[in-house]
Amino acid sequence: MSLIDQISDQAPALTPSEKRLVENVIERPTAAALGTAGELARAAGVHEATASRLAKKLGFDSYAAFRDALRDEFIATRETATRFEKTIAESSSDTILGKLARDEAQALGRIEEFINPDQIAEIAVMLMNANRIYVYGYGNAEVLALMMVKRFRRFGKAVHQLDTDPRGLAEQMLGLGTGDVVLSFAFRRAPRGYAALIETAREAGATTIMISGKSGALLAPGPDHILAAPRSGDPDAFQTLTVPMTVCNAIIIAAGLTAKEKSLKMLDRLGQLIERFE
Amino acid sequence: MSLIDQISDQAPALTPSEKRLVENVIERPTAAALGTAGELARAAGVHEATASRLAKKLGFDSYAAFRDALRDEFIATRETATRFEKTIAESSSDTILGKLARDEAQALGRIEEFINPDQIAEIAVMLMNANRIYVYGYGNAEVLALMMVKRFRRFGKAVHQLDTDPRGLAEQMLGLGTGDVVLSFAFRRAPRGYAALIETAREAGATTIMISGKSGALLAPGPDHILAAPRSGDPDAFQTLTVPMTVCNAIIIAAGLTAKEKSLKMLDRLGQLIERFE
DNA sequence: ACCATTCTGCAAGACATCTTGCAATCAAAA
DNA sequence: TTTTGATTGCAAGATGTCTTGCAGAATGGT
Repeated sequence: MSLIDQISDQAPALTPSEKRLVENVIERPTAAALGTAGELARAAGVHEATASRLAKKLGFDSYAAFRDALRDEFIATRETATRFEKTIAESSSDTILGKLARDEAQALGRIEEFINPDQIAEIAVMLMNANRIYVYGYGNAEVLALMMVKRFRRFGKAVHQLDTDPRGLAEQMLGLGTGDVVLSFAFRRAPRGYAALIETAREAGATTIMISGKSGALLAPGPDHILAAPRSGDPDAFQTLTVPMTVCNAIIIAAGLTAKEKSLKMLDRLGQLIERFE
Repeated sequence: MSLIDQISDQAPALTPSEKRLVENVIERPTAAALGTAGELARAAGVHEATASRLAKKLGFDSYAAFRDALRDEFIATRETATRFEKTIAESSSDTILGKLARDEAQALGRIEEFINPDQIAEIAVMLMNANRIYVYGYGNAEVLALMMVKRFRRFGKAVHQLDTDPRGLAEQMLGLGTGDVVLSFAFRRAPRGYAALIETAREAGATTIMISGKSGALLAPGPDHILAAPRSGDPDAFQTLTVPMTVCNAIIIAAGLTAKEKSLKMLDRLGQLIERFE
C-alpha cells in the first residue's frame, strides 16, 4: 500500500491539527522526509506530540517509521535503483556472464548519482578547446587511455598518450604548457608517477582531469577536475572498466556535439553521429 | 565549495578509519545522507566516535552539519531554486550520460539471450590451453584487443597482438601453428584483412574465435567459434564497446577460475580473485 | 628498543528527538 | 447550562544520537 493510500484511508478521521500536518507533508514531502517530528509540527503550527500521534494513527509504529515511508516515496535514491533492477531481474541466472551483466547494469544505473551532466559537458568542452591533450593510463586503465586517444584523434585534436615508464613520461612532459589538458585515469590506487604528473602539469599551467572509481576523491594532490563513479556494486568483486568507459563515451558524445552546430537539441542528434564515430 | 572538494582538501590527512568512512560515503552517498553517524560507522566497520570526528575534521561543526551537506549534494529536494536543475536532470534522465547508462544496462540485460554460459567456459578453456594466443582488433576494437592481451599475459600466456597493417600482419602470421588460437574482434563490418586472417589460421591448424556485435553471423569465412551479442538497444545510436567488453570480462573470469582448483563453486570465488586481476 | 605521536574504541554524558500520561480546552448533545 | 467525549498542549521521561575525555594500540622516528 502506498503512502498516499494510507493517508487517504484515514483522511475522514483526521482532526484539524492532523489535517494541517498532512497538508504540510503533501506540500513539501521531501522536507518532511528529512526533518524531525518537531520541525514538521512547527511548520504546521501544531505541537510536536500531535505529529507523533499522527504517525501512529496512520498505521506506523513510530514517527521514525512514518518518515522512512516518506523517504521511500519521495527521495530519489530508490527509484533509480528499482528502474534498473527491472531490466536485470529477467536475466537472473547464476552464471558468470549473467552475474557480471547484472552487476554492470546496476553500477551503470547509479552513475548519475555521482556525476552530473554539467560536468560531462564541461569536460568535453575543455578537451575540445585544449591546445594539446595528454592521456595517461597505467595498468588496466591503459585500455581506456587508448580509447580516448583514438576518439579524440578522430576529432582532429593533437593527442599524446603518455608513457607509463617514469623516464619516458618525464621526457614527454617537457612540452607541456598552458592551454594543454592532461587526462588521467586512476582505479583502486594512484597510478605510478601520479603525483609528479599532476604537479608538473600544474607548474606548466595545464589543466588536469581525472576519471576514476570511488577512490578518486582520496587522491593527493587533487586534479583540477574529477569524474568519479564507483564500479560494479560489490567492491570486493572483480572490478571492470564498464562504468568509467561509459563516462568516457558520454564525454566523447558530448565532445562530438560540441564540435557541430550547437543549436540542435543534443539527444536528437545522437543518431546522426554514427558515421563520425565508427 | 562542493563536498567533494572539501573531502579532497583533507584527503592526504585522513586516517585509515576515516578513509573507510569516506569510501563508504562515496559509495552510497544517499544512505549516508539519510542515516545516522552510528549507521555509517557500522557500515564502515569503525566506531561511531570516528564518524563524529571525521565530520569535524572535514570542516563541519557537527556530524549533523556534515549530513546536511550530503543531503544538499546527493538528495534532490524539489523546493529550493538552487536545486531545480538537479531535479530536472535526475527526473528526466534525458542527459547524454543518463541515456547512455540506460541503453547500456538494457543491452547488458539481453546478453544472455545471445550467448550461453557454456560458450564462455569453452572459450576460456580454449584460450588457457592455447599454445600461443594471437589477438586481432582493428579500429575501436583495438581497445578490447589490448585489454585481452594484458589480461592473458598476466595469466602467463604467450600473447601476441597482431598488427593492423597488412604487411606487419602477414609477417606475424608466419609463426602460426597447430594449438594456437586467434582471437579476433569485428563490429559493424569485417576488419581489414579479416578473410586472409581466418584462411591463414585455418591452413596453419589454428583455432579461430570471434567476438562481435550482431553482424558477426554474417562474416565470411566464418570463424570456428563465435560470440555475438548486439550492442546498445538502438542500432542507429552511437554504439559502444560495453557489451563486448562484458563478454570479454566473463571470459577472463572464467579463465581465471579454470586456472585454479576447479572444485570450488565458481561464483563463490569471484571475490577472491581480485588480487590476481588488479 | 625506546619514546613521542597519532589513532581509535570505549563509555559516560550531553544533546536531540520521540512518546505518553495528564489536564485544560473546545464542541456537541442532553 | 451541564455533561460527555474528543482534541491538543504541556512536560516528564524514554529513547535515540552525538560528542568527548581517556586509555590502550598502533605507528613512526631516534
